[in-house]
Amino acid sequence: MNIELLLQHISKHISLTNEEEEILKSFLHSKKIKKKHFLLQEGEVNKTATFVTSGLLRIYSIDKNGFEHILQFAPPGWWIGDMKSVLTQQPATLNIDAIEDTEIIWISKEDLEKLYAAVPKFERFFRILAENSIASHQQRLVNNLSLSAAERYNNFCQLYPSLIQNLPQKQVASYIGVTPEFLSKMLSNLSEKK
Amino acid sequence: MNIELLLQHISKHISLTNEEEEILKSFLHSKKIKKKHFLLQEGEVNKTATFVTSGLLRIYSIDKNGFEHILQFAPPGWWIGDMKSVLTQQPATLNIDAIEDTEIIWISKEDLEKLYAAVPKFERFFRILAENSIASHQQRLVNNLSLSAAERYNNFCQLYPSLIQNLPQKQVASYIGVTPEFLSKMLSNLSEKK
DNA sequence: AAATTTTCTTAATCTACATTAAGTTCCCTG
DNA sequence: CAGGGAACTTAATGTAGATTAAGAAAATTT
Repeated sequence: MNIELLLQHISKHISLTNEEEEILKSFLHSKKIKKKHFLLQEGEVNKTATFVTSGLLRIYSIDKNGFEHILQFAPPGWWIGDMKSVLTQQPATLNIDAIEDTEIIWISKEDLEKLYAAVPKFERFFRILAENSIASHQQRLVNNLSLSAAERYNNFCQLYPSLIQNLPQKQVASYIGVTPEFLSKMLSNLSEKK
Repeated sequence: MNIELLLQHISKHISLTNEEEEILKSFLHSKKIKKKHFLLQEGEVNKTATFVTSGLLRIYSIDKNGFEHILQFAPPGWWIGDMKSVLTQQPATLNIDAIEDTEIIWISKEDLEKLYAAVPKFERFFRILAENSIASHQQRLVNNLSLSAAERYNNFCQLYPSLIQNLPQKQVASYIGVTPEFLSKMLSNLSEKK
């Protein structure tokens, strides 16, 4: 289990004693997910908090016509989950799968509550994490409501320069909310204009 | 200051001793915002957490063509803020104003940190609050990416039945992401089909 | 209650993006 | 390294929703 990235990430927001670090570790598990395999499927309950240490996950919904809509990518150092399912422990409406071979660290919902009880600092950590996530969601919403497809694409490239290298174009299309055909046309227009 | 609604809201997630309640109260302020007046304008720093006790606020961005895009309404019992500005203490890109005469309870960012130090339970409270907000944002994103305007409208009506009564149609249009003209047309089509 | 502003409606025209349908290139995997 | 499915491209056609423009209705202000 590559716990270094997680500890580093945590230390940006709270500092842990050795003892607290040990308590944390006692609750953690790791798991590998092969490319194209699922971490969570619509209908299952999302019972864990998930932190990516290597590879790449995506979380997406499938609409009534079978089209996928990607809410978020999770490269190393990111958390991912169907928050409604985690909170209510009802079946998820979102899917999480691996775009590349991926390794995660996870903690069960019950153990997370135990961790909060044992080391209340983690309430703070996850509060800060959640607040940052809200800030991103607000920005994403603004972008989706006010920008054109080309502007959303440029924005994505600026925000995730390293992601854009390795991602299949159709995944980017699904994230910014256009069809792969339209994105393809858009990009060829952009490049010939230069 | 009508603090009852706030205490009631807090007690759904954590329970406070009388002493802790007093500490909380010592940090709180109240304020009235008249209809059409601003609580926060683009360019100002969002320095407080805001809880609505009566009336109705909205938070929105203004795009480069001057069009408004509403991210959220805040009726009594809701929190509202430009989270990026709150976290970074940089100028806000969002605006908050009153759709009706409104009364809020607010706490400054500094005092909130003091509150966390004095009563760590509040870290838990705001963590839970933030996590619920993420769940809503994920759902909103899914809706915006996968539903038609008519479906988003119906969804809004189901989610906020009481809001829809009092809101000007153009505000609803701005929230679901269509022009007022299109919403008007859509509604008259819907009603004549029945 | 007149005046002014804001909201809502209707209708014609326009456009960003979707859909459909090929064909092509790129990969994985055997 | 062959072949079979993904991923990407191109192009024709279709459509949800935008834009523009005007007038009507409703709400606010004086």
